[in-house]
Amino acid sequence: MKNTKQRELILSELRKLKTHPTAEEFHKILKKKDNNIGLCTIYRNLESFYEQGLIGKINTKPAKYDGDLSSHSHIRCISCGKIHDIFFSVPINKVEIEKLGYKLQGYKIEINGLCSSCAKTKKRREKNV
Amino acid sequence: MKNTKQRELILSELRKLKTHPTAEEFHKILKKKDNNIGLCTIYRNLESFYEQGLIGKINTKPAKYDGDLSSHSHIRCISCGKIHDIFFSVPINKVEIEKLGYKLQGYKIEINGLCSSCAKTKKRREKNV
DNA sequence: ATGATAATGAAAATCATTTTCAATTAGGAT
DNA sequence: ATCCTAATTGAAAATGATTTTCATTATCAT
Repeated sequence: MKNTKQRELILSELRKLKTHPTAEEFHKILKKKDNNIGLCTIYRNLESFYEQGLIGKINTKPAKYDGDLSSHSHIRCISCGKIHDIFFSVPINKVEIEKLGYKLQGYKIEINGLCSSCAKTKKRREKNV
Repeated sequence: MKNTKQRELILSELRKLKTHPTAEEFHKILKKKDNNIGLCTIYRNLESFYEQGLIGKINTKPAKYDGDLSSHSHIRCISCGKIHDIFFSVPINKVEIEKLGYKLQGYKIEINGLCSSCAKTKKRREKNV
């Protein structure tokens, strides 16, 4: 694997963010630093970083990426799709997993709720929760 | 909402399954009972049942649907994508959620691991974990 | 510096899902 | 039971996100 400036930019800039951008949102952000960077390069590298376990990925549609690997979960507003970090630990029962013959690799908790601003202005529910 | 035979078929047949079919897999199954049923009808109704909270949905790509609403989680093989039910409870900290101003609606735990048969025959990792 | 190899960006392709739309059907009113 | 209306269906086209292809460019070990 080669160390390109795009790859470095993608990883370092994602790590600076406290938000969880989609590939397209992130593309807009990165264009400010490298106006020529392509959206597919971003997709490619985000996926590759995710597969290497260097960043997190949230299963929304479009997917959102997370530069923060510290152990935390996300709560997602079922109305506006906004995502907040939420910190708590969950005891995963390894025994149960091993009984099924699986080797645990990792887990994600996705919590859905209604955020306060959407609770006021009742909007219709977003898709792909 | 009208009670069509397609709608009834979709819900009753999904509830009979112990597996978690994708819309397309489910379409093949249902064609045996109603050869004319369309894939988009299946998509439409599965989504609608899911939004009504009548069935479960697993965030894979393609999505998988689950007729079993009893409280359980899924473990997914990172290599072949197979999904097993896994039963254990997780204490979700409501206080933390309310502190952020959210009203809890539900949560899912997605566990990733390597199943025993893939552990033997090392295959490449599937996407969209 | 050179060459081999991998990564890039643009465009096209793909895949899952959703929308459109004309035809059909369900279910209440008659 | 028949009629009427609105909702649902299936087929096809459209969409949106992501991935692939491919010619060009950049990286890095030598």
